Amino acid sequence: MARVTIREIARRAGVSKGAVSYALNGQPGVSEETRARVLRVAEELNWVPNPVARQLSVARSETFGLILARSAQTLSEEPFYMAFVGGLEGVLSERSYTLALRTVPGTEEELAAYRKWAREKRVDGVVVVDVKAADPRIPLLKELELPTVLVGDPSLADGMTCVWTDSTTAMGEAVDHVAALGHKHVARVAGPPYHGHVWIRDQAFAAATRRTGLSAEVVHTDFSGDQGAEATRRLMSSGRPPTAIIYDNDLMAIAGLSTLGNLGVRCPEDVTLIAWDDSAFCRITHPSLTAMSHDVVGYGAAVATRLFELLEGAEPAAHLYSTPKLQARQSSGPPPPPG
Amino acid sequence: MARVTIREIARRAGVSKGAVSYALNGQPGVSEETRARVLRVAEELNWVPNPVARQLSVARSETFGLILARSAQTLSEEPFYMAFVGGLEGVLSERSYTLALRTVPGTEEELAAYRKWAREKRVDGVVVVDVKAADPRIPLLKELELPTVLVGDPSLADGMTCVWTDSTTAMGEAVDHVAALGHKHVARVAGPPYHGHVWIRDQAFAAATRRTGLSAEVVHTDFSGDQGAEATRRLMSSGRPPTAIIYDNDLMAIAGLSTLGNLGVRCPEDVTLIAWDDSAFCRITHPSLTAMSHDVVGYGAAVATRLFELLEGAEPAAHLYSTPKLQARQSSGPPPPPG
DNA sequence: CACCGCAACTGAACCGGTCCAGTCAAAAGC
DNA sequence: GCTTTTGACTGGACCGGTTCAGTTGCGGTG
Repeated sequence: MARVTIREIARRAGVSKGAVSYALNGQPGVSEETRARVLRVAEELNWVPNPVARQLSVARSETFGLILARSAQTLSEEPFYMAFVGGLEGVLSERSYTLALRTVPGTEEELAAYRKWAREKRVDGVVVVDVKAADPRIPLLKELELPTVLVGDPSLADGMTCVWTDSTTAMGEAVDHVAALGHKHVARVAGPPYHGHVWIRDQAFAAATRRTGLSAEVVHTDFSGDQGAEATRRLMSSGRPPTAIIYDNDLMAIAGLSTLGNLGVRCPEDVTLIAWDDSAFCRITHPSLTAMSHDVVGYGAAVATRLFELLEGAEPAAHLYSTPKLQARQSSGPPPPPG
Repeated sequence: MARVTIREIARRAGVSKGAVSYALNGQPGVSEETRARVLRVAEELNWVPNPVARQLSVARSETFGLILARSAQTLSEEPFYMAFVGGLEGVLSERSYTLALRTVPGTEEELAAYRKWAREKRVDGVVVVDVKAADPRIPLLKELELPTVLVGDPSLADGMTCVWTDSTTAMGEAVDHVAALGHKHVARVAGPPYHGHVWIRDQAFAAATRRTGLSAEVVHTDFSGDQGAEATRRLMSSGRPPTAIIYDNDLMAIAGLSTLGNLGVRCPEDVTLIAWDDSAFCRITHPSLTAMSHDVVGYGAAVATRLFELLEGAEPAAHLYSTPKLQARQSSGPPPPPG
């Protein structure tokens, strides 16, 4: 594998390095004839561009960064992330971009990593997930002038480009579903309240239950299966257990479903469960889980596309990706008859 | 954020660019006094190295590559991958290396991606997962002279460096477990037979059941939840259903467990289930799943470490990472009384 | 026929580091 | 006291592209 450079191509095609560069990049400044010749020589020599050399002159890294501030263990349990990453990557690879993936233990490390990336010019832009209220990453990324797409609600984005799913409408649909089935008392097992989208769903849940006249309660967790199970146990063991539970992710719903067995509570006869995200796990449990469904892979792809647009000069904007739709399965049904 | 280069440092410290480079890299050729001065100036100016420029001269990319030849959807369902990636990344980031992650639809694309990476010098080394028998990636990577760590059994590695877990011993332990519980007829729901580690477990399963005198059967699937459920259904509906099933991953075990409910089969009273990998899902199902447990995050970290060693000149070698240990939970128990 | 404009192309600077071949003065050796 | 060695440092080539300021040749114009 001898390395072949544009200098060699220039020599063989009998033109200068500059002309070769123009020819290969489809830029004006060379005749069609010369361009064809250069391309032929490049082809013959089996030339491929050296991205590092290009990066040095154009000051671009052709890399997008994504930092996940959760442990590898947690990430592996949340089907959302891998699907999202896969969606991102699909779009990046079409343009020969690379995804730089980092996992960090906490926010401090995440901020430090952005600083480092910006200073070293290692990434052309970043994708930020799990946006919180008054998120410290937002001012930092503005200061660093790092092109950014936030994955979260416009109300949290402080004017930065964001891509979001309409949790409010979706939560309305979920609550309408249980109300239509005849439930009177519904609980929500939520993630941590400082997560922006959790807070938004809290609001939406409150509004929707008020609107439909349901009595409602909310338990906050850390999104883990363990806490999802624990929350379910507490809810179902209380004096007046809910007849329907809406979870903030799939993992907690699955954990909750499993817990019911231990408590002697049946699903859906005694309690209706609704998951959120609708990964494959919702289909394979028994009973299968009703879920608020959206295309996470597509979500990742949409985010990547917006980041490219941003680099190409698009103005910051909020983009609605989709509204999760109710996917009714076996875990939802009418409430048990009173008494 | 004005860009500060070593030229600027050189100017201010009153030395040449070359001296600055020596000073900053801890190389001989400058006095301690000068080195200290240069470091102070660099500190003051808040200098950070430009990795792209360094890469261009040293012809290193400081990036490792990982290609996953499965759909984003599948990856999101397999907790193994995200945990493994997290483990890899932890070690890489300690050394300021980047992980380039690609997902491709099939082997052809994977081979093409390695070719591209090698030609463009985009990665310093690669990690190869899901090694198959007579894997076409092995000769290619040898030809490309791309430092490689295979995640798989030495018998598949053809002399390349590999890191493996001892499935054979683990399978023996799993079979011993069901034998000790008194089972006579055990089934294995396996992945696709062309996967190297599936084939090895097939062999180990055959040997262990022969040794313990159990009657055995094997069903091959594509590792998906759907096929895991389908296989379970077929097994349990047959004339002589097994009283224990050992699955090749967690996903199929969970799917299998869920299917039992539909069939009116109880776990563990009627059938014992054993999963493989032991992600968090095994703990949250009901009943919780007995599983062959190993530390996937640590596995990823070990692989990354070996790849660094390889770059530093280590000879190719096979490294045993660990042997999955049985983690007994509620899903395993004695077989139902005969009749 | 002198002049202009333009397409086609050249040569060199540049991106920000690394690293090699020298230079030079002080220390060591004879 | 004169040569040799050594340590500290300089200058510049180099990595492989991009890009810009010029140069050249040619057809068109008044």
